[in-house]
Amino acid sequence: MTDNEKLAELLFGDTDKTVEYFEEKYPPRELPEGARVTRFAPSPTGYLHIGGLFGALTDILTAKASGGVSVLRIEDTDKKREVGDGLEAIIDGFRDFGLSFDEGVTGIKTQKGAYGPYIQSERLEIYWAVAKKLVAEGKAYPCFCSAEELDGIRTQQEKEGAPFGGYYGKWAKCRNLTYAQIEEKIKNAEPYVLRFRSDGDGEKRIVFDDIIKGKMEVPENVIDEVLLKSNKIPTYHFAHVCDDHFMRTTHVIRGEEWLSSIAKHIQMFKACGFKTPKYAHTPQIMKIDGETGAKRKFSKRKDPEAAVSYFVREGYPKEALIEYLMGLLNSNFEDWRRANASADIFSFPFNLKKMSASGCLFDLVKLADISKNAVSVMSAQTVFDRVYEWAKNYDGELYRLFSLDKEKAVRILNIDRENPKPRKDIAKWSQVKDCVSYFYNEIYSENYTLPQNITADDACEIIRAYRGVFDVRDDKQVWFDKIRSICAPLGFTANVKEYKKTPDAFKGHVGDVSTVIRIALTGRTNTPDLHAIIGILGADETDARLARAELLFKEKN
RNA sequence: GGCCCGGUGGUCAAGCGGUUAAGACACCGCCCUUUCACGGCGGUAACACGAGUUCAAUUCUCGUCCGGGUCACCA
Repeated sequence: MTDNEKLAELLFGDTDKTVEYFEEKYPPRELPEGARVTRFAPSPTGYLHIGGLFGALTDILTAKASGGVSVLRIEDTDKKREVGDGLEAIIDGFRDFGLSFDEGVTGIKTQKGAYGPYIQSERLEIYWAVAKKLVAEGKAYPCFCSAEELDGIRTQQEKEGAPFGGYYGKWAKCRNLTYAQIEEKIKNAEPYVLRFRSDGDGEKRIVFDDIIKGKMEVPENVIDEVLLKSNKIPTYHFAHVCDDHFMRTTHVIRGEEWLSSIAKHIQMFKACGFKTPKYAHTPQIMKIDGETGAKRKFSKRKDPEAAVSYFVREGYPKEALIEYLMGLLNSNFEDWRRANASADIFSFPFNLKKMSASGCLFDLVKLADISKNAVSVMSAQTVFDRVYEWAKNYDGELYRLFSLDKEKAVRILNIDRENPKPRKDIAKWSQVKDCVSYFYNEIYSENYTLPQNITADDACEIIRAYRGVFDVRDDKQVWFDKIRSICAPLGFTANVKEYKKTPDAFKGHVGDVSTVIRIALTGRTNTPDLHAIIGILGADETDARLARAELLFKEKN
């Protein structure tokens, strides 16, 4: 038995399972040629981030497009940063946006798949088996340096102007401890971490291909990275290598903040005797800082819209956010969508290589546009159902109003909706209350502000004339003919073209007359079809509002 | 600071040696229209800068500048 083997026994005497055991337990997957196995691996440190949704979508799309498998794994190796309901936030986030993985964590307490468990804290025996092997082969060693000592090394390195900081070379004090020395410290129960014994050469460079960034070249890693912390829980680096090997991940898709540790990871895969997966480092989604105007990455603290729950709360239809993200992922998605209006997004031929290498700004205006289009093709009943469900959680008043008369709500939402070219005025559910407010006296706020070109006197006369002819039973044609009929006597024209030809000859045209009636009835200049509105308001309410408007316009005079 | 990534209109982006440098959103204008919308058409606006390589550079190389990331017993 070599010293290294003895050391492995000393450190991992009670881990009986071997790497071979796990190789057998998690055999290579039997998948068709070209199938990709991807994984999304968040840590439960709070809420699901917009970048997380972006990454998860990439994973799922990549797997689906290749007939592969997507996995949801939870990286909970840092108990300090962990938040109580962190896992819930992740699960809820994916549920809210209709995303699901083929394998892995499926709920707070549920998992599925043959390569589990999918929560790192439940995979300890795997990491230990690999660690034990590494120690036996002399590729890992215990380090007893305290946090203070490590700090000291760091300041010393700065003072000496070392090319880079870290645990390596002459600073790696524990690297060459003898078995006897180690045994002594272990006997004294001195705390230690397990370090990787790097064989990297800082002068040499390692070349590799990133699917998104392309060919890259970085210096080899020389640092003896921590594999297991003093509590025997693995660091991200080590867990990544073990998990993605035994889960048989073929494509590691992750944020570009990982690019800087890529040399380390490739090196570890080799040392463990595992095949290195393909890597794709995705660009980051950023935003413009409202105060400084600077481009920067989303901040959990400063940007509420960094959390996907923000979009749920605002009532953006889930498909709108997904569609927006799809466009960011592959810019040809928009063309594809135009050609395949109702196709499932997962039938989109997603291509990792088409992803942009540079970061992008999140554009709420564009999202709103996509959202309006999505809502415009929904049926009134669907819109109602979605708004109602949303209001139940986020707008008690609207929920109550809708509950009073659901049919009325659907009728309201249906105005102008069945046209071949429906109006596009709703981007998110939180706007609906304002859109329908004038149908409900409890929340209707009157506003009799007239456009510049119409005097209160004219407005008063228009309303008086209109009241004279108004009949709620009129069909749309008759209704509009009546509006036209009151134009001329008041100095307006029913013919828009005529007005444009000789604007000085009239006070305005039928559009202006309609605007006054619209203001009288709804308090705004922009609403869906007025005739339909009157139909829902009913004769009594319409007449009451007209009477009140006439009075107020008269007072204004 | 070292290392790494990136830099095409306001935003997202095609193009990757020779193009009138696509498209989408936003903005502006016009048209359509029986109101409001929808829609249609058109417009403003870009290859960060400087050297090189080349007959030719937005595309290749180098430098500069700018933006981002990373240098933990965090992921």
